[in-house]
Amino acid sequence: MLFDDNRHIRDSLSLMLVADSRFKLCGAFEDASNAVELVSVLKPDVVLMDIDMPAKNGIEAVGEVHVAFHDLPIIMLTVFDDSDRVFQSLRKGAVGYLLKSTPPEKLIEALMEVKDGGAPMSPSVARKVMQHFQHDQLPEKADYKLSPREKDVLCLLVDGLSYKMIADRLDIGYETVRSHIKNIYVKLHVQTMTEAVAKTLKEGLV
Amino acid sequence: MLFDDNRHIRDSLSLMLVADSRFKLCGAFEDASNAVELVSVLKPDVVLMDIDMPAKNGIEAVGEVHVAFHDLPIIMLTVFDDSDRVFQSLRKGAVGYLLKSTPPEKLIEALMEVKDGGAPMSPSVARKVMQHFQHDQLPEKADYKLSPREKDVLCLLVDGLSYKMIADRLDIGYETVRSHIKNIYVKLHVQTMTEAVAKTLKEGLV
DNA sequence: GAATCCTTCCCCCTAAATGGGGATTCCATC
DNA sequence: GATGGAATCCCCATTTAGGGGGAAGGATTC
Repeated sequence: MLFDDNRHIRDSLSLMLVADSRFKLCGAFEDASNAVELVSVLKPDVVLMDIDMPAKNGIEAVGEVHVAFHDLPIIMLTVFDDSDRVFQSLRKGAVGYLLKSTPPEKLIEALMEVKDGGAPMSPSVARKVMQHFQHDQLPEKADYKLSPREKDVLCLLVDGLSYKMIADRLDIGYETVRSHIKNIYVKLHVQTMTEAVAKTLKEGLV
Repeated sequence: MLFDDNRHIRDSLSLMLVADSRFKLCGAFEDASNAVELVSVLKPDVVLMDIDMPAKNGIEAVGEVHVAFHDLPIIMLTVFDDSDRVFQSLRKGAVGYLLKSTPPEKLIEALMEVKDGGAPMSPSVARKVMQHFQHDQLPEKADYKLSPREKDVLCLLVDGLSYKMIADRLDIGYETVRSHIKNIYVKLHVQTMTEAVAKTLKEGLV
């Protein structure tokens, strides 16, 4: 099944699909307003979805169809490759993201790939997705040079334990915990437990 | 350039690459221990990296090479497609992830794709990556039904402010802040500031 | 008009955290 | 064998946080 408001594109895609015996076209629609009903009636195996359509945005449509038909693979097919639209689409449940510049044979390949549990993406989109992971965790965490013991204490602090509970857990004295925490505060440039916990979690220190 | 401890695979990949005039093989090594030096001397355009190697783990090697040569694309080539190894590799800076079951023509295609700024992935890997995005934001964050004012207070708490500072900032009384925080604690099922901050940050509440 | 929730504020009291000192032992490094 | 860091513990003091209540005005909902 196919959603695209541009008649030319709709027609050429339809042609391509009916020409290939491996596919059967359920329908090609210019409007995703009632995408969910159409899907529930026509029961497609795959959906190709444009983004910029008059009545209803393709990204929203993906969201609605995805919650209703969780296992139905939806591939975005659009001219946009900005990060916002890519990630929004994926979050809403799209399983692939192709640009309209994709050559027909690649598109066919992508449809077969989805059937086999793949997730076709145009190269530039795939690269964006990959880079997302690097920015995700790699932001080189500043090293505050905490000693091993200080890290132990900080971990338990983050878990919400009090000084006393930390002392019990680590089998050391209350005053020792205090010493460690004092040192942690100096090293992290903070003054309170909450600041220490926030800094630790935000920067992924432990 | 190619790292793989299995001689058979090294040889067959090497053969494939030297047979194709579009490629030039810098070297095929069974050990990634000194990957960084090798790269700095041989200056490859792309690296293919196995994961399970005796001396040094391929994932670590990727990390080292990536920090030293930030723009050099590295493709993992391995038998493993478990989420852990996939995501670890990507975080360390790999730009592609192929399984060894990839047919030779697909592998060639992947190498060309990387050259053009793509990010080749085997279908099952791509699907994992996509699903990560859905689990990423969709995990319906438990709604603790905090009132707007309570969210204000919680935000400032997370910023490390004390009751008194929050009162000043919101221009309300100290006891009011206390009331809000008491209510927040009940709603979040916590007893201390640190627990509240940790829960807030871990679950992305504010 | 009663019930409910949000927001605001108050009191009493205890427990916990913080800041300022200082001390000891052990261990590695120079 | 001296220096320095890590880990352990101690005492002083004040501030802050937390648990237990209660109350009043306003908005919304039923």
